Amino acid sequence: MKNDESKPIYTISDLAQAFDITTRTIRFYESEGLLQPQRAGQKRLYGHGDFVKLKLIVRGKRLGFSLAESKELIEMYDPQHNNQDQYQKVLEKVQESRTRLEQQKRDIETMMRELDAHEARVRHAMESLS
Amino acid sequence: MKNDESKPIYTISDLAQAFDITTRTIRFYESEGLLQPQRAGQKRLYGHGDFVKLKLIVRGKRLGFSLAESKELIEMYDPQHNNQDQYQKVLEKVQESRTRLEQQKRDIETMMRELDAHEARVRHAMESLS
DNA sequence: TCTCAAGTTGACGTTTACGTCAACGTCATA
DNA sequence: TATGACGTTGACGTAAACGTCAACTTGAGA
Repeated sequence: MKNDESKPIYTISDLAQAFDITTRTIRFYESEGLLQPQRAGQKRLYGHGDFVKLKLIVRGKRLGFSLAESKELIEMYDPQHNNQDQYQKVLEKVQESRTRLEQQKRDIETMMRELDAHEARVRHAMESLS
Repeated sequence: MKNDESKPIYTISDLAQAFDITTRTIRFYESEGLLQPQRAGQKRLYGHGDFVKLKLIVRGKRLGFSLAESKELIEMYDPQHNNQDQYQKVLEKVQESRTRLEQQKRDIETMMRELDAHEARVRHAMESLS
């Protein structure tokens, strides 16, 4: 019975500053269906839910997710959009995401090891001409 | 004194199959300066070095690296391209890469926790109407 | 010798994720 | 009242990362 989306209100430039993106980008995300802010006249007003969605989007970008993928995640988390007969599909999507993230984790560990090895090589080469 | 780039020879379609990409993509990478295969007449011939570079590129793509970034990594690993007075820069790039990967690792862990939490919510909701 | 699979080089098209610019509305305040 | 600062809606431009297509060559096998 809780009416979320109430308290903290942000302007578009608040969010732009908070996430270090442009207002143009935020409007673009809206046009792509990733955000649906309130309006006060024609001005957009963003609430906590929008803040959370944006956080998910920018984090997704750091991990190479497309906007379409982030949109899917947002919808997956959205309690409106997933009614009873979709629970199973949600669980499958959760599992897909996990699989992908695990692959990325392995990739990161491999790259880290290669970076360590390369740093060692370079340091060794530097020493051998001091 | 070791002459690398000798033994295993691949055709362009060998590599396309091995990495599940198209030959068009491989030629595109070459045109962007990421690969420089040998030629037999006008046919391209790829060696072990090219294989390794491609592996780095596709892994990079899974982590959201641009081709320009993968190219930088390839050049960083290339012993030709980094002579004495560039050692310091190489070490800085290694450190940059590490920083980025560590951020991604944190992002992954956060997302994993959120996925776990969401799965729990969904499962609970499913039970409460069995 | 024919042919067929595999490879090659342009040239052009496409999708994604925004940037840029113009033209306009709307407040708060000097 | 006018002058910014901030916001809005199109319309168009752009860079990256390929895909698609056409027109051609080349080598191995029937």
